[in-house]
Amino acid sequence: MGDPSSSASSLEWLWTIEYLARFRQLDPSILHHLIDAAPVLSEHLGKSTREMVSLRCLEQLFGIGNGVPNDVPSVGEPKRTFDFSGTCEDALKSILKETSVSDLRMTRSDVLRWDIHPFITHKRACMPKCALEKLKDEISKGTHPNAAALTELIGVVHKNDENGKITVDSGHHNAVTGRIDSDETDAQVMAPEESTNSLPLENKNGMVGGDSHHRNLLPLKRNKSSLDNENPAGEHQEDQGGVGNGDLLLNVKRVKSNTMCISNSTERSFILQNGKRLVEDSSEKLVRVKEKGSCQMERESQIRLAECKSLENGHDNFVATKELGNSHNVGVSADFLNNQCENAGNANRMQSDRSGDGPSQHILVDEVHEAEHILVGVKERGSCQMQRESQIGELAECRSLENGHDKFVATKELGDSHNAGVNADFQHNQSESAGDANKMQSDRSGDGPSHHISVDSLSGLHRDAAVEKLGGMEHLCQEDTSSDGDEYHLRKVDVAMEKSHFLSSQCTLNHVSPTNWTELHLCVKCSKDGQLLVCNAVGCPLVVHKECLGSLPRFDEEGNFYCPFCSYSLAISEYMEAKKKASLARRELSAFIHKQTESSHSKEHNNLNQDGDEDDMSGNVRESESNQTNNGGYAFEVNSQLEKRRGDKQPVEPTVSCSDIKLINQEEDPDVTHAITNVSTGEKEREEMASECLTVGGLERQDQTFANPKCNGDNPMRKDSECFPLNGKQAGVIEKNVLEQQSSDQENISDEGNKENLVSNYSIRFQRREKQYLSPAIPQLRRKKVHWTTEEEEMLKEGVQKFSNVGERAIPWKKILEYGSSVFLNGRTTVDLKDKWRNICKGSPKCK
DNA sequence: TTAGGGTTAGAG
DNA sequence: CTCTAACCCTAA
Repeated sequence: MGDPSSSASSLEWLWTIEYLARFRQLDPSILHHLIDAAPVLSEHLGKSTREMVSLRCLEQLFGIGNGVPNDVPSVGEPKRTFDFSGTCEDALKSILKETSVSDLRMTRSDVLRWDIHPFITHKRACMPKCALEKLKDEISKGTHPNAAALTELIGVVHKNDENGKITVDSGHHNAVTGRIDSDETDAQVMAPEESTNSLPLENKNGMVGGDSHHRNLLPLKRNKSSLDNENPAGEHQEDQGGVGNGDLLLNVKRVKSNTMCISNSTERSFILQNGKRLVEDSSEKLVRVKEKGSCQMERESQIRLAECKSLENGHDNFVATKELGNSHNVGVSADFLNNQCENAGNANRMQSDRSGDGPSQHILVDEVHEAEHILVGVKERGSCQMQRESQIGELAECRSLENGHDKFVATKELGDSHNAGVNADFQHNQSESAGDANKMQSDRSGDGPSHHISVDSLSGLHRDAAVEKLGGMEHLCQEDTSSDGDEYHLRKVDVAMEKSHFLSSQCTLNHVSPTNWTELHLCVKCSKDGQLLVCNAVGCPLVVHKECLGSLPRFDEEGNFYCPFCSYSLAISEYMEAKKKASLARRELSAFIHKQTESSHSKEHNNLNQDGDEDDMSGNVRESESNQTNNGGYAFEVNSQLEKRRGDKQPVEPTVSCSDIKLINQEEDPDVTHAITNVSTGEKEREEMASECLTVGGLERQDQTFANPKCNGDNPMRKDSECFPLNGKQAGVIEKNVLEQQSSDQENISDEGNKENLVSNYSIRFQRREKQYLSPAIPQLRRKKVHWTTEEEEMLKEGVQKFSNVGERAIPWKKILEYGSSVFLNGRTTVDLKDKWRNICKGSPKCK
């Protein structure tokens, strides 16, 4: 862009490319074509443009944009990482140098060699505003010197008062300049001069009337005949009654002479059949692709993404694509669809989207170029079953029957096509999806990049991911159960996506453009000013009231505020780092433990085997190790503690171990704690305790607790737990140890409050357990004796005098305790007072 | 919540 | 070992 050789025209190209590259939904192949078509040599692309394109290529390479994770367990050789300070271009180059990349696809093994996700996520987050966005902001604020002229050039913004839909009427219908609707505050930027280029614009909150799509939004380079031909689409659009607001509307017009165009003016339509509901839904997503070749062929593709559509059951998702025209490549929609499909698994999002202000998106592509499209229609319904209805020759029609509770997936394609492969694959995958009702992939293995569309639904390994999206961050702890670390990579990407959706939806809700928030300092939640927290993450526009956060604001050590999105993203990064360390340490620990059990404790081994517990324990150990991620790293907490203790070469009191574990656990990430405590009490709790303490016992205390006769098969306790190693007394010891330690630390100060803080929940649980099988043979632990001070005695006497009524024999010890609470040590109870008074009375018979 | 009998740790 | 203060348990 800074290239002095750039003409105004080439500048547009640069801007366009740069801007388009921001959209993950846009296939890099389109960027490639754009760059080819641009009157700018690729080496003269501006730095930011190159960077953005490189980033997009990286995302494509590693399947970030299309939601395909590196779903191979990341075991084995360590991955290559990238320095965040490096550029995407450099990273891309180094990758390309060392891998067998073909069509922006890498082999799985190649993918596994790189730990690129954090890098990509970082780069994506740090990417500065592109030139077009800056220009747009300036125009919308009127700060640009030519703002007025540009605004006029763009056209008049209409708002449909009736339904709030906004349309844009261009005064330049003959201009090739593409345009997108705009909202009242955010005039869109168009090419500053007549050009065959159109500028893609993001519509953060535009609502496009169904019909207005045709009149105003359809690419201008359409001839009338084609308009006639697209009636089906038109009707459809009219029926659908518009597009949900908050949509992202991307209009791309591509112009490229193409002699390869098939001279076929017949439009092929791909219409998803979804019954009336589809038509009525107002929160669809619409992606339209129009192509027009110089050979007069015009193609139009429409992809409707009626995401989050509420059907009869109120929880259905609908994602549909529609394509008109021949095509032989996967185009804009694949990644986009993918995102939608992923979202489709998200009931929560569905609801928000259904509300009309969700992050639905529109992509409008007017392409005068040999088109490359993918046609995928997906409708997903709650109970996740799919049926394929038919496939008709070249008109591969894949349509799911709409039965009452089925996930509905439909693709329909009309016209000659190189897309047979697409549909074939798609349908194939649909069949798979019908099998597990869970995942749908469209893999186009033919020319051009393949695209995967996956729907994470509600079963199998992907359930967690889906649940995650369902519940957002609240489900973090459940997400942690995913053993696949790559989920987190994806999650980070999703955070960015979710954030964008959030901002988009907030724009719609509040009729505010993003610039209002960031630059006028308005809260993204309530759009009001006041004392606002500004996210310190690079490039994050989020500004919010502390009160609007819904939780306590998060600051880093330097006191910088981070919005929930960035905070979450950072947390994921940290988690990944920690997880790596944990993994390494776990392996070491495992080796360590294994070695020890081989070389020693044969005696204990035998003892344990008598009870059959050893197997359980070692099983627990192993399980803890293997399932480390399944309990949010909890097992590692345990083991790490053990390792620490071993490292200290200190004899470990088993009870203390358990106690410590809990204390540690309490300091853990609340999510993890939640994961542990959020199981149903009772059985689950017992499982946990048994598991945790068996694990400890197995490692640390074989000759201690397990020698305890209480923990054998004859002990009735067994029925309550699988030879729970800690009997009541031991549980008491836990408490006692902790308390006494604390007590001595505090110079004889027994602090009930401290007790409560100190005594782990485990102890509490043990106590609760005790009651279930309390045996007189098991003496309860006693509190440490705390002698009365003279002040206490005085206060006691005073209290007794004050509160004891002559007529009543009973002395209100409770009142006295409260009365003298400032003097009585915190551990004192009414019973203590009573006993002490008794002692006092013993010494001086005059007191009754 | 209180009273009263019983138990126990620790000082002498 | 005895004594006693402090603590525990249970019934009301």
